[in-house]
Amino acid sequence: MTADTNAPVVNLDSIKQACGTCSLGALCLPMGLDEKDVDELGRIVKRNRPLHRGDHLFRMGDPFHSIFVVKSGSVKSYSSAQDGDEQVVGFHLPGEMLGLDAIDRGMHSCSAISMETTAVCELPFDRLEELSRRLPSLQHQIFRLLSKEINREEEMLLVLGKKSAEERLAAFLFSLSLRYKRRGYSDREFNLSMSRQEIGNYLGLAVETVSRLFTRFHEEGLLEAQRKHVHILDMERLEGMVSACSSMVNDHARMC
Amino acid sequence: MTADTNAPVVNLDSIKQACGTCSLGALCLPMGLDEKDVDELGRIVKRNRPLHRGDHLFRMGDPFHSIFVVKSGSVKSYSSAQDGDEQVVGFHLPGEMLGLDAIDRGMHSCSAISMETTAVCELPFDRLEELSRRLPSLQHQIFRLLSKEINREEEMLLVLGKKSAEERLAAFLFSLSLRYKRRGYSDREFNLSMSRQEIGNYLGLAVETVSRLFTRFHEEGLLEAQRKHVHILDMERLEGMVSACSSMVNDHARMC
DNA sequence: TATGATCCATGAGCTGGATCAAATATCCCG
DNA sequence: CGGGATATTTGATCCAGCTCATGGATCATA
Repeated sequence: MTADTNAPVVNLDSIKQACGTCSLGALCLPMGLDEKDVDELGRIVKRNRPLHRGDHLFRMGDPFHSIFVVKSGSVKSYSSAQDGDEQVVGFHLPGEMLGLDAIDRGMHSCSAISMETTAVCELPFDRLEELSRRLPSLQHQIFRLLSKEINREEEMLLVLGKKSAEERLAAFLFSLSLRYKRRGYSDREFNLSMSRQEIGNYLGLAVETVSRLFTRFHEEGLLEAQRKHVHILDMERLEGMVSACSSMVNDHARMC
Repeated sequence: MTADTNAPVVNLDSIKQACGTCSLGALCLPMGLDEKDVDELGRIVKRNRPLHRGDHLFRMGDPFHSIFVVKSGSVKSYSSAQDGDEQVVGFHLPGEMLGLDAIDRGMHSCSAISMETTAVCELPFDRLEELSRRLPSLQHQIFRLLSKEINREEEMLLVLGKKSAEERLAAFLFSLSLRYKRRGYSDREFNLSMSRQEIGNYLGLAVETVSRLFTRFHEEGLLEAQRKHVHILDMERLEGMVSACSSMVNDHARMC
């Protein structure tokens, strides 16, 4: 779903190609939109220059204009309370969407920061709303998308409310594995784009606990972890540790 | 938002009256819909017979047809993992909505059970979708509604991920207080419709911890609690305990 | 008014994970 | 390449909140 703002006439083939691994592809291509509709959707998408590590995509309180889809790289979204402590709300991998929580108040209720060099698509929400009135299946997809995000967070509530540290990290790694797999990457070997600190924050655990768990998982032959690089050795056992909770198997607001 | 299925012709005044304390009122009346639109919305609403304590509104896995608004009484929604343990996802007071998480998969991903005698409005979602294509402000409101639910759960993530037992219970009570106040009830004195067990489950705490906290809050002069009846004595201090986290101040998917 | 059944309160440990402290390891940038 | 900043690991200790156990309230149904 790439549309250069300097090139109003969009070539359909190039859209399809660019959207191959993108959740927008799942939104617009297989969902009963005809080529004209796809083209229309393609027209409203803005492509921005890539973000570097540490760049903010938006900050809490910023006025809301668009939702975003990660095309490559990864983004962390986090909210901060008055007392200063932060909660990582999610990690967004390629094909995943963010900014949905800003629709309600018309401003972003969390911040989003790039964890590495990252490219995103920007979808101006007013245009998307307008277009979705004319394209019933698009409207339905957006409803589903929002609903999916609610589901994902409900599952996360179960993890934070009920699960042990071990189960949390297992669920987290299994979730990542699944999300990479769905996008055609290896589900057994990948690089974490987030630090132990950020994982701990996300899972409601101290850094030290996360570190110790990685060591223990390693000792138990569950995986090999060198710094950011993770190699899952025993997927069955990992899944077993998770299956207790079906959680976190959903992407961030993926379309299908 | 009452519409007897036996009376297709809806009287506008009676709708307005019935919707006075209902989030749908906030949805359809002040949001730029004219009387005709309000009437149209009124027509699609089904009123069901009241639920008794313990009746399920829907169960996890049930096919999704409608979203619901609590008119009176209260509803608990909870999800259960394979291993049997349950997580209370939310408590729904009059004017609050539930069922939004079912849109995505076309089936309910959590169960909803009445905690007392409860009346609900039922909104068939396909009709709502169709109507919202013709009424832009309705479409926008539904997007906002879904987004608000995402926000509410993000705040809850912060509570479960970062806050102490004391802060969690304080935030919970403050949230209830605020929600009652907004609906014109007393914000200082109300009856809990949920047990200590259910509060504990919701907040990720053991029953005993909840019970001890009530006792401590009582000793500290923060509140009086006799069983289900709660009387908040020092709202400022309660708010102070919460303000660290702005959390849980949002309703379940309230419209405005 | 019994008779369970359920809920709530409270005491006494126990423990999973937090916190504190310190030793590497890795990265970044001049 | 060097040196400071940052991330990770590991060890030692502590404690908030869990678990277990008990007894008292409250409620429902006969």
